[in-house]
Amino acid sequence: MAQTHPLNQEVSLSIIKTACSNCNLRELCLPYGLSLEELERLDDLVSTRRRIKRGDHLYRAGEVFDAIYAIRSGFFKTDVLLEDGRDQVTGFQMAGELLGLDGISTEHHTCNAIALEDSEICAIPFSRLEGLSREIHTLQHHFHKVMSREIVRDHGVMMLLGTMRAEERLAAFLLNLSQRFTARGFSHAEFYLRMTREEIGSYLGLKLETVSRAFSRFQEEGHIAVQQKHIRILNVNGLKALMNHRAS
Amino acid sequence: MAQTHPLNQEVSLSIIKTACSNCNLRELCLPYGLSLEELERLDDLVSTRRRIKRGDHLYRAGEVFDAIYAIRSGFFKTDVLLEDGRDQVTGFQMAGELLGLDGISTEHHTCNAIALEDSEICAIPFSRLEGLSREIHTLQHHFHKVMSREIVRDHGVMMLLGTMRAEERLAAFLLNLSQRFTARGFSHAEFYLRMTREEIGSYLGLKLETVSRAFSRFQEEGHIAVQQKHIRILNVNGLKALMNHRAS
DNA sequence: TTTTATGGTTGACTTGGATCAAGCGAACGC
DNA sequence: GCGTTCGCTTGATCCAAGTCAACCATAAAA
Repeated sequence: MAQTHPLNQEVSLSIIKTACSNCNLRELCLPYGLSLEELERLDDLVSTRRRIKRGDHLYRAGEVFDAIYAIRSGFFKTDVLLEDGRDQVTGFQMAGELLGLDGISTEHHTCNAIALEDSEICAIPFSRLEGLSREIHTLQHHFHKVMSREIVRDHGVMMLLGTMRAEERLAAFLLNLSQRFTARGFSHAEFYLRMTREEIGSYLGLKLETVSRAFSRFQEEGHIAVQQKHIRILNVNGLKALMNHRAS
Repeated sequence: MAQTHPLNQEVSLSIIKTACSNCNLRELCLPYGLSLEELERLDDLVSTRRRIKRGDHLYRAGEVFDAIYAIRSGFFKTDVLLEDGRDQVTGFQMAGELLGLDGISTEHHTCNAIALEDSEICAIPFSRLEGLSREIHTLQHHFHKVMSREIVRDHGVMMLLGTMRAEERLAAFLLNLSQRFTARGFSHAEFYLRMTREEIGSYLGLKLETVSRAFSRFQEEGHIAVQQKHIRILNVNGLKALMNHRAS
């Protein structure tokens, strides 16, 4: 839909220029709560739009940080590498979510961000964002909320990794995905996974075989229908029950 | 040293008033990088100092958020509760560190902060902090770095919980404590744990028996000397080696 | 001083998920 | 169209950490 018309540079440019002010993700993304006039000022700042092909890096751990990225379309994973070769997926990000917040701390990115499907991102130069948020209170506050939300999300993952068993983790993961797809206007009950079993396992602190077995078991029990990456949730409450089941 | 002189209200007041400008934690805490004049403006904002007794809550999950807290002295833990009764320690905080950042997101605290020893905190009203950081670029930027650092820290914990075995987790934990004590001018090799084995276990996603066994094993192998909560690190490199050992 | 409570250690046994291994199915390049 | 590759599933076995249980140490209460 945001496709370039090679024969008409005018049209193409006007579409490319399309910034926050008429992005349909503005209620999920940074522009949330801004007035029209404020939105236009944010537009000026979000100059760079970039396409990232499936499998390509948006940034790599160690690179200098100078911008955060809003996902306009597509799907990403972030992962951290340990010196000894072990790595862990720290999150999956979809349209409207921000990438790169971890880089502010040291002015270098601390993880890799990799596109799991062809994606489009908006680069937001960080120092300019700080500048603008010194002038626009709403933007400042919303940005703080987004960072804080990331911290809360991480605590949720810590909870998951620290206290839940394999099937609970996977149930929580599916419900979380479902809820985020819903917020973007997609079906809550049917979606395609963009990541492999191994990536899911890495995120959930499990081996891919365990993830696969859990999927099979959920299917046997009628909670979901799995066909490779295509998931249909048949019984949301069943999954929810799985999660809160085992008191320790 | 920051004790009140009951006979001399003048002195006592002047000591109480002692704010960021001559706090010896200012290089670790929010004031980092501020000029003298800026520091004084921050002082105005950090009006409330509070003592929290060991075992008491600084705040509870669900309470309305309106301030973040800087630890002036003492030691805290934060934990999250699941509906089914399971809980997990999400962090241990010491002098100079900030508490409450998770509350910005929803305007309610999402975890409990509990003092593990008698402590003293500075309350920083959040809306006023936002106001001041709109005026003081350095403060704004430093605050963003602190939030980002928290995100990076959480990724580290996720890594630990997702990919490390029990002994690696405990080694990482001890090294992290040691490093933070060092930054505060304490011995890197000898310290008292403020938390129980159960709390360590909760943080590391292990049972208290496993933590206890790992301590014993570290002692047998000559890496540390343990006597209840008193820890002496005898071989830092031994611990570090334990951490990076097992490539998966 | 003894008593009680709380936290820590250690041992015996169990188990959930890892590991190893084989086989299958869909997608892609040739 | 066919082989190759990659990702997924499933089974058999193993082991790290959990569970259960007994006991010890320290500190506070009586």
